[in-house]
Amino acid sequence: MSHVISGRRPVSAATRARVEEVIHRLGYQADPSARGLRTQRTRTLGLVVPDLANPFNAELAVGMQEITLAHDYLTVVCEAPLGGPYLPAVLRQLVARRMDGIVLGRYGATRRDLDLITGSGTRLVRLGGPLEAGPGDVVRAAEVEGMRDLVRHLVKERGYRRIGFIGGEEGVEPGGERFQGYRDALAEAGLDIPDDLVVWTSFTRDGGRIGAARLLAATEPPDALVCANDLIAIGALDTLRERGVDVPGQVAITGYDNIEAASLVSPALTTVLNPAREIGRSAARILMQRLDDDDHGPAREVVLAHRVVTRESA
Amino acid sequence: MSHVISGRRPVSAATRARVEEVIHRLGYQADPSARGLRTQRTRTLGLVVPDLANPFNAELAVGMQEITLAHDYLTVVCEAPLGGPYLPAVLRQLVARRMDGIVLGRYGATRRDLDLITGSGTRLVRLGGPLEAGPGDVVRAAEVEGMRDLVRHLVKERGYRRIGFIGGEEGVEPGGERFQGYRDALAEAGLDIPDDLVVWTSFTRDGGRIGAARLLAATEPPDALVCANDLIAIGALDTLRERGVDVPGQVAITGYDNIEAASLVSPALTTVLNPAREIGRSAARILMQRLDDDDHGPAREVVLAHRVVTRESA
DNA sequence: CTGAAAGCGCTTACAG
DNA sequence: CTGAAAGCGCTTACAG
Repeated sequence: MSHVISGRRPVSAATRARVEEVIHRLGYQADPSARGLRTQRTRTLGLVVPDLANPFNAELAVGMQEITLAHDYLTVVCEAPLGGPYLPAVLRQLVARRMDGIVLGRYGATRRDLDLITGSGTRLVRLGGPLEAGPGDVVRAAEVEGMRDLVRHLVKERGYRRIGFIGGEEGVEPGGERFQGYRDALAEAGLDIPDDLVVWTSFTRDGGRIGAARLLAATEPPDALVCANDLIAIGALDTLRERGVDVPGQVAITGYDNIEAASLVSPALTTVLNPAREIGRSAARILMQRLDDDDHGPAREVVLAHRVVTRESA
Repeated sequence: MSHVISGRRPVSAATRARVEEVIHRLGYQADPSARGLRTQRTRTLGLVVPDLANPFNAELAVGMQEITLAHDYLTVVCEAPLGGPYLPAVLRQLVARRMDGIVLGRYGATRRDLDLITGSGTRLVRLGGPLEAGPGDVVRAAEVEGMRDLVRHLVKERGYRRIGFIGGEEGVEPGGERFQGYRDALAEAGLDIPDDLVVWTSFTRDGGRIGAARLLAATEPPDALVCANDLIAIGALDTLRERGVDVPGQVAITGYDNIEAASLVSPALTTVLNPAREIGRSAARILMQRLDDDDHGPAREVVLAHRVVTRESA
């Protein structure tokens, strides 16, 4: 029977059909523990994200499941909140569970955390950061290019000239890459990047509220506010609404990520779609290819395209 | 060594300490496949939800993980969208994977689906529906009481009198339970439930838009709109904003669930907190207790308290 | 080409 | 009380 399943030995078509009929009728499925013990493979991938309630991360999980289920692999999703001792503990759990591969969400993981994974033979895909910063493959979106295209749109299609930037925590990615894209687009258009129109706060709604208040106080106020993510943009909208500033009439606002809330607020946010589901799919595909082919070749980096989503706010 | 771990045989304190030191130093963890093969247990629970991007479902997953990780169990989250052949396929996967228990989200699962799970010996917790509707235990929030308290608040604290109701798809739970709570509260206050102020649409933002438009057309329009969930309420807000109706000045609006977006819209929604994380925790606790004690006692139902969240919209 | 046996790493029933 | 052995259900290397 196992030969019919594995296809390792020639079996006549008639026999194959008969065996398959019986397998189907009895609902037979090989016991995964027995199979795992023999093959030293669990056919299971782990995904670790800082916050599952963040729709971006939920979409990563859905994308991975889509691919893994079709290949008879399972995906296990774990949440390990930022700031705290959670990440090493969760990684140890997944390694102890003999995951075949782990996809590590956007984290400031230490080299030690990463080595814990790969040292045990578990395959790794990181969702961000430079390839050379650690072991494993990398899948990420084109953050620099995404922001560059968004700001280009503001300049060329909409004619904005004094464009401010509200960042998250300074130095936390992908904030830096997004700032880079903003700078590139302005430089390209020959526009100034006035120091008093750049502010770093946090990747939250409150950060956006504070940041917008600060930029509106500039001697020559901005006509557009580019925010490092959608939550910041939603907070900036709060501040402008409070002060009776018309969006986009007086000041335009843009976000980044295209989370669900981006279309729920009013005016709906112009933003950049971050292809979370596709990132999850790609990461799963890489891991399964590496596992199925026993591929230990050089690390790979997959960069996924973005897409500017135009709505009412800019 | 296994005796130290299992605690099944007396081992001297000194030996225990020495063994534990070595275990820790080598980072030894029993191979889960070997253990599973021997014990016929995978120490893994499955959670099946219709939509992982829905924060309610994401919170269920986080709550389960919280409990299971602490007990050396793992939780596997699977998405099986409503409407389509996904649910039976996903359940078959989880049963084939020998999950010890499955938590089934709010679904219209057929009796056949449920029997597929319990027939294989897998333990089941359903997140809704009457206990007698199928095998397994049930964990759910107090939906009737939640809506009753919310509407009581509208009547007693806020003085609204003509209170309309926008439901989701008629006959789909938990819509019926929420409608029941609305009726109870009105009856209690001696208020009419005018037929022309009750409308059934769908559990979406669009449903809310359409429902609100219909209720505003009533000969004697409502002074408050009670919506069956937050998305419907957000849609209703859209319609009122479009028509220049002041919320809550002219018409109050309430939601249900307290999803993240409820606090992001403007005015922020008064709603009822649906304790998703606690529901996930309870479901995991029940399953692990049933498994650890080999408990085949009568089915249990756990009902969790709700909480009214007062914001700007009512 | 194909049948029978070994062995993956545990847990636990059994013998001493 | 404790050591040694059986056996969980697979896959695959080996013998015939």
